[in-house]
Amino acid sequence: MEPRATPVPPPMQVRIADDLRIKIERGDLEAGDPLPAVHELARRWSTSEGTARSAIALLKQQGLITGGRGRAPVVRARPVRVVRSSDRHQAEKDLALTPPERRGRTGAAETDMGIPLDRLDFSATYDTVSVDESLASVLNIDNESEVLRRVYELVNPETGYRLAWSVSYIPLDLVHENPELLDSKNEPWPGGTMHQLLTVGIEVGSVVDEVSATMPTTAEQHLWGLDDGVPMLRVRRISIDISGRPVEISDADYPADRTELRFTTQLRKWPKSRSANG
Amino acid sequence: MEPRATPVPPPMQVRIADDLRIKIERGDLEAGDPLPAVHELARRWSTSEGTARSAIALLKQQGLITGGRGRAPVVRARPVRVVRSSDRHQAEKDLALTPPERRGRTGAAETDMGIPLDRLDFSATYDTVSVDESLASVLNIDNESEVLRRVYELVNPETGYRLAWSVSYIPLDLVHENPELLDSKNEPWPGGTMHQLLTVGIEVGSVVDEVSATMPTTAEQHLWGLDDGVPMLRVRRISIDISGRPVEISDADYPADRTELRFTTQLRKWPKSRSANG
DNA sequence: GAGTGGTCTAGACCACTGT
DNA sequence: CAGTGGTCTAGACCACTCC
Repeated sequence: MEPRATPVPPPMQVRIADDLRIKIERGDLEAGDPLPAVHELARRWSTSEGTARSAIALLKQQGLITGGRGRAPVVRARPVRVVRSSDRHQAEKDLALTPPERRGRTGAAETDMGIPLDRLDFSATYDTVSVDESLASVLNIDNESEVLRRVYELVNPETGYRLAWSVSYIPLDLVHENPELLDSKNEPWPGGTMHQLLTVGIEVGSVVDEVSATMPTTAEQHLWGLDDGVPMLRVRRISIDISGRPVEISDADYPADRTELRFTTQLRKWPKSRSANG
Repeated sequence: MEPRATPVPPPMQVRIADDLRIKIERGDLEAGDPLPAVHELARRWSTSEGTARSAIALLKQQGLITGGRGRAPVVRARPVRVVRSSDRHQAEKDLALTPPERRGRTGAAETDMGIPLDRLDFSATYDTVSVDESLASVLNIDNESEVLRRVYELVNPETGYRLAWSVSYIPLDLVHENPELLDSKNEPWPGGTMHQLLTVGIEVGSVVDEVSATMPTTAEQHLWGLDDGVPMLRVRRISIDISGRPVEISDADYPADRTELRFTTQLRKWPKSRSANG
C-alpha cells in the first residue's frame, strides 16, 4: 500500500458495513442476532441490493458475521478457543520416559479436543524427500539432503472436517538407525516425537515456536469447515537437542477462531542486592 | 458451518481464482508478475467481467495478490517478517536494573524497526478506567476495580501509518504509591514496564503470551496501511510477579504480513539414569 | 411456497495508471 | 490519452431455510 494522498470518501459498502459493525460493537446487535435483510439495507441506505450485499460480504470477510444461504446472516458468537500451551512441550518430554503401557495411544494433539480418541480418523504418511533451501538452512544441513517427512492429519468422521494437520521433518541421518520410525503402522507415534527421538539417542533441550498467520485458501476453508474471515495460525516448531543442534521441524496450522496459543516465559530472578529505584 | 451434504460445484469465481493460485504456487507466475487483465480473464473463461473481477477480489482477500486501481494486480511478494522474540521479556527485565543513563530512551518496541528513534511519532495516553469482567478475572481483582490504562501508539510520520499499538492495564492499587507512573510527560516509559513495576517494588517472575489472530476492521486496515487479506495477530501479554500474582495485562496488535512471533521454551534435562528405549 | 442470500450478467461511471 | 480496476445499478436465476 502506498502512502495516503488525497482522502477519498469511503465507498457505500464500507459505510454500511461500518455502521453495522458499530451496532455490533456497541451491543445493539448481540451474538446470534440476525442482521437486517439485504433488501432492507438497500432500502434504508437508498442503494442497490448489490451494494448492500457487498456490505454484508465485507463483514463476513472480517469474521464478524456468519450464516447466509437461505438463513439471515447473524452476528458471530465469539467462539471458544482451545488453548494450546507451550507447557505441552515439557509434558511431551516427560511422557517420553514413562513406560510404554502408559504412553499407549496418548497422542498429545488429540487429548484436548474433548472428543474420544477412538471416534477420530487418524492418518499419517511417511516419505523421504529432499529439503528445499529454507528447510536446509534451519536444520543446518546440506541443501537437497534427505529428510524423513511425516504428514499428519486428524479428521472428525462425523463432520468430515479436519481437526488437526501438520508436517514434520527429521534429517534422515538422525533416524536411519531405527527403522521402526519409518513404519506407518506405528501410528500415532506412541509417546510422540520426543520419544521417537529418544530411541535414536536424542534429547530435546529446547523448542522454538515461530508464529504467524495468513488467510486460508478456499481449499483449506473447505477442509477445515471454516467460516469466511477466519485466519489460519501458521506455526513452525523447531526442536533443538541438548547440544544445540536442530533435530526436527514441524509446520502446523490452526484455525484462529478456535485456537489460542499460549506461551510462558520464565524469567531469571533479580539478585537480592538490587536498588529499589533506578 | 454445517457438515457437508451434497457437494456443490464450485462457483466460477472460485474456479478462476484457484486456477490462478495454482499458477502462482507452481511458479508460472512469480512475485511481482502482473495477472491477466479482467477482460482477458472474462474472455478466456467465457464469463462476464464482473465474475472475473470477483475472482481477483477473492485472491486479494487471501493475501496472494496486491495492487489494482489503474495498476494491474500483481503477485504479492512474501514480505520480510520482523521477528518479535520472547527473549525480549528477559532483556527488558535485565534492562530495568541498569543505570538510568543507559536505559535512556531505549524503547523495546522501536529498536527493531530499523528506523531511527527520533524520526517516529510516539504517543501514549494514560487514564484510569474500571475493568470489565474479562480483565478483572485475569488480573484476579474485583469487577469494576480501577486500573491504570496506557494506550501506546507509534506512527511513521513519513507515511502516516501506524507501526505499533498496544493497550496495557495495571491495577491502580499496585502503582498509586508512585505518582510518576501517571505522568504522561515521562514517555516513552524509560526502561519499560518492568522498570516501572520495579519502582513500586514488584518483580516480574514470568510472562504469559496468549496469541490469536483475526481480520482487521476497515479502520485498522487504513491506520496500519494494510493490504487486503492480511490478518492481525492479537497478543495478550500477562506479566506475573514472583509471588504468582498477575500485575499487568498488555494487548498488542501486529500485522501478520510483517511480523513473526518467536517463543523459546527451555526444557528440563532428563536424569542421567534413563532407559534409552521405552 | 415465500423469503433469504449467493451467483452471474450487462452495462454505466469514476479514479487511477501508464504513455 | 487509452487502459485499468473499483464501485454501483438493475435484474435474472438458483440453492437453501423456515413455516
